[in-house]
Amino acid sequence: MEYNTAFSLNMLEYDLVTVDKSTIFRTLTLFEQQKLIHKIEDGSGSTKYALCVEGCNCEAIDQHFHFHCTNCKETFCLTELNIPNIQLPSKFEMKQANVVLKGVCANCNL
Amino acid sequence: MEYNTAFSLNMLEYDLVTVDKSTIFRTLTLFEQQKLIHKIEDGSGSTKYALCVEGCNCEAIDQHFHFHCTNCKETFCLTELNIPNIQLPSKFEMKQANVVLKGVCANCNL
DNA sequence: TTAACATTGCAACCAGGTTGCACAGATTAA
DNA sequence: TTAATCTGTGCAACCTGGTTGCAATGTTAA
Ligand SMILES: [Mn+2]
Ligand SMILES: [Mn+2]
Ligand SMILES: [Zn+2]
Ligand SMILES: [Zn+2]
Repeated sequence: MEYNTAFSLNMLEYDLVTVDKSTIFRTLTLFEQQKLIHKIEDGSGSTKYALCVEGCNCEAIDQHFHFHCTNCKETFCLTELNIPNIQLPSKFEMKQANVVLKGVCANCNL
Repeated sequence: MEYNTAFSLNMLEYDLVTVDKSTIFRTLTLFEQQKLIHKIEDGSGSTKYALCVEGCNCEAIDQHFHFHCTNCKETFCLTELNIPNIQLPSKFEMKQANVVLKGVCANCNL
């Protein structure tokens, strides 16, 4: 199977029927360390993951916006939308970001 | 006591020794509904809350950035930094946001 | 004063996430 | 080839944050 949107540990557990949750968890952790996937905290209660794409640049400082649909609960990587250059307060040094916009997605909007 | 940064249920439970967790939880839920406080998902494992300030405008579409220090684990409301107007993909309609930048805060930076 | 309602604490529960451990298969060294 | 070792996996148990039912207590209004 293949996901168009971000996926959670539980979703994987459901789809990969034969594989144990702990194994999936350890694999996700590994993939994350290798920067193959990135975590998204969308506030839905469970951590989501998404494949890193060409130029995802997760290890570097720039990252993209995400969108969580409060209707269908899907979480999208808006890979086109990079977070703009922010003027942080003095001495604050940004390393990563977790940027999630929420609302209604195109599928759910009429 | 008073917090300069965002606080969690557990922090409140620790500080408000005499009050039960469930009571604090229900109060937080109530305050959130009344838009007195807002939730922040900073990815630290526990939901943080912060007081809504004059013009916080949490019910409306605009909201501010947050900063989570990966060193001291504090989460700051950057109330000055409103999220910019984003050109979302067609039909996507934004209602709220959870925007958390991560890195090292001023206190921890040298 | 009494009945109705609201607030609280306690304990139990739930879900997502995480870990220890033992076992089996694969890998490597003798 | 055989023995020793390493690796991947499942299972079960655990942890933590969050949430709820219920009974006891406190508050308000007739
Ligand atoms: Mn993403
Ligand atoms: Mn805030
Ligand atoms: Zn949707
Ligand atoms: Zn700090």
